[in-house]
Amino acid sequence: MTEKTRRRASSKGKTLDLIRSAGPISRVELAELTGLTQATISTVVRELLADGVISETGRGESTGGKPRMRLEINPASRLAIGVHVGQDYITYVVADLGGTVVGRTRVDGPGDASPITIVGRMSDDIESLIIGLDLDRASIVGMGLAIPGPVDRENGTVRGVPSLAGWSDFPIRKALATSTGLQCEFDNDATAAAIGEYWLGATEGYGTYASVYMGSGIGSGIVIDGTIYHGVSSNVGEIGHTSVDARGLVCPCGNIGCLEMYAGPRAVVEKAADAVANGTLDIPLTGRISVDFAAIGSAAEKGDGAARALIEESAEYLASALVSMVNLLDLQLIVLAGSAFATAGSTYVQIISRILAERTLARGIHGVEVRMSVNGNDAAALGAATLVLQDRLSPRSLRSVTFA
Amino acid sequence: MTEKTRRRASSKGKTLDLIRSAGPISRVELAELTGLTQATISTVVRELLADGVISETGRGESTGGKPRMRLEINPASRLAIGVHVGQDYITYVVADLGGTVVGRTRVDGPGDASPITIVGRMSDDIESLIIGLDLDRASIVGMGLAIPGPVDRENGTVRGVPSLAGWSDFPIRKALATSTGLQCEFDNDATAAAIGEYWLGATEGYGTYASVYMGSGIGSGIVIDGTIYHGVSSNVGEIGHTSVDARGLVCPCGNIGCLEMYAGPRAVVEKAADAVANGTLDIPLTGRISVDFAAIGSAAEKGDGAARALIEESAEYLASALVSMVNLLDLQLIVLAGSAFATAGSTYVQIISRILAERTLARGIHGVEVRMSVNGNDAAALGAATLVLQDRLSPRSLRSVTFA
DNA sequence: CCGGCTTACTTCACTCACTTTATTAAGCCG
DNA sequence: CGGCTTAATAAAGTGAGTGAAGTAAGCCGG
Repeated sequence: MTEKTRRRASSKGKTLDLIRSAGPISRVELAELTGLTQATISTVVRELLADGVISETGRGESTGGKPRMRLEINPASRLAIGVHVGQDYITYVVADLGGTVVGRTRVDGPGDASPITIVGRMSDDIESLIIGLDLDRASIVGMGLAIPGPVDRENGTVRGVPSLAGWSDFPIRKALATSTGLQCEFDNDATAAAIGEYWLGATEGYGTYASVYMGSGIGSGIVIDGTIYHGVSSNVGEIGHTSVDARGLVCPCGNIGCLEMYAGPRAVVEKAADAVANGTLDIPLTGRISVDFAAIGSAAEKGDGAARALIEESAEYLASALVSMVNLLDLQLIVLAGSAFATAGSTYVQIISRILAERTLARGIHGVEVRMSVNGNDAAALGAATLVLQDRLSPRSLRSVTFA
Repeated sequence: MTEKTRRRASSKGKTLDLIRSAGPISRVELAELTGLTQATISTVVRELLADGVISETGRGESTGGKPRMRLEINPASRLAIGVHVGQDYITYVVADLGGTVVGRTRVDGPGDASPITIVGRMSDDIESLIIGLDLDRASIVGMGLAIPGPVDRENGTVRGVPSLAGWSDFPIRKALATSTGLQCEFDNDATAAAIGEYWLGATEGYGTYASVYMGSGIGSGIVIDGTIYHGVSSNVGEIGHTSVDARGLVCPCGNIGCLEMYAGPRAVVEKAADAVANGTLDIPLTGRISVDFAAIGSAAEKGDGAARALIEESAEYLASALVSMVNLLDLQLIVLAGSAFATAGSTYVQIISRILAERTLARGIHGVEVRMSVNGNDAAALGAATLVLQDRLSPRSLRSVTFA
């Protein structure tokens, strides 16, 4: 990425975004969609062609004159590595420009190991991934890191993530960049998932939407007019700590009636444990939240009434919080991502859709679509990878413009 | 407003904003604050001087070299008329560039009159206001209209505001523009109040914040990085219809446990009526919500225990919804506006501040300021006026940039 | 099969909002 | 008063865009 790439960044990124998402497309159409003139598009496209990120792939039908040249993205021309550090696993993916996962691995989570150890392990894992897949190092534009909790993007540190206790204030971003030799972006996993969704075209047509990421906790990422919203301190989208009962349970976070206490995997598993003790539910519980939650989900999908009741309750609480969020932000699309939706996702989609259609204030004006992430279990890791692609190739959409 | 004004609009608006809010300020300081060069500021300032909206008002101290020229806004150079159509009253204000209210009137609310009648009445009222104050028509840049409920800004219509039943789909904006001969902006009252707060410098230093407007209902306006957030259909900020109890009371809006059912003026007055019936509270109730709510508020401020309990309960519920909002949007400032805060505002500020300090997720990183609007009862009308000032003079900050 | 028509794309001169560099203006201080 | 410092303006340059004219490539009708 030379100086040339950074200049004209906004139009170039916007144009590339369109070529990516609107499939094979001609210069004329690009001009119409971007609002730029054909002349400008002509030069922008020339640069993109020179960069090798797009190519001309034949001509279209003639409509009476010279036929349009079809432009398509060159997926393999740029690669990014995405890493999601979950509670139980660390997931690695290699994604190309088209959002295709070129390779992936999953290893055990960080546990109690020191951040220095983990950084070493991670760069080794990345190194073997690159070698194993025989990737062209020149095409790797960087790596992204997604973390389940608040990040300090300015300083490149994690702070106060319960599952990453020893990481507070460790300069993880810089450490990873040094040890891998790659530029390193990082963000909250829900935010990463939201960007990933955008990048993969699943949000096509919607510039404003939210992702809900349920892993061990519940987070969300908010995209406004194509720009990820970071708030004043990147502590954004904590839908898991919105109150669904002002006089309800006290959450360890200090708030009262937090959604996570009712709808989160831990809450569901705890209720399931009670039900098992009562004999109303028959599922072998292991004590590992993610495993047990998946077991409840699959029992529910198979028709176990008690299990289904638990999932439904969780979905209803989540839906309630989402109605509030939609009423506050006037959203039209919500994308569900994260491992917790892996087994019973469709039930969640169904119930949330229904409740939103019944209860949002603007329901007479527009509905709210609820979709499962197209990225499934890898949403956060893939999102992390797209963080880099987005930053390197369409900077305009990633960083919010700060006023004065 | 010739072509000249529209060009360079963004820098010019930004600069004017700074001159307005940062008081007398020199070109050098403007350059530092905007990030533009001194040369650019020089030309922008020249244009603003030519427009007559600012003037040079003496020189500052020398710091070893040529002393800086102090630039100040020329408040009287531009005026805007703001109208708030509340349930009980229609409020008119004339505001100048400095946010000073040059004149105001308040008349009875629209009641059941047809929108055409109201438009006639309103343009008459505006006309007499202009004549009564002997305003220079050339300096009036337009009028703004604030309405308690969702608006369709694209088509300039109101839709589904309970207190304005007959107004749905009536082209109120166009009608007013024609009958008054003024350009007409309009928006939700909470949003207008939020912009008003920004314009008046009360949010100084905070580009991202929310206003809570409590009149008959509870709404809010959200400003992100200096840009008002409108959502996909301007149905934004409906904090009154966020759920504070997922298994609570059914709201007429169709949602369950809406904040308004617990904390809104109507809810408080109804509880007060019960208390009066029980003999635990002794306040004469009139049946008019706004009057009765004010009476409860002033009783509470005077130390009546039962009244205070009612206000505290309302504040606690509102605070609960605000904790959720802060956790979702990572805000640093919340401004309370609207007639309902007129009597017991300080109690609300106190309770909400305390609860936010105890319960928000990011409380270790940054606190949340809670302030009463500096505009008191006129916040929405004044906000409506600033809608116009903002649009004519700092277009960049008002309209959100749409992506693609 | 050739010229005219249509449509796609490129070239080129210009604009506009800015920047960088240099110059002038205006104060202070020894 | 001349040297120093700082403020403001002037002049030339830059980069992303525009608009208008030119070129390329297909179709179509005689």
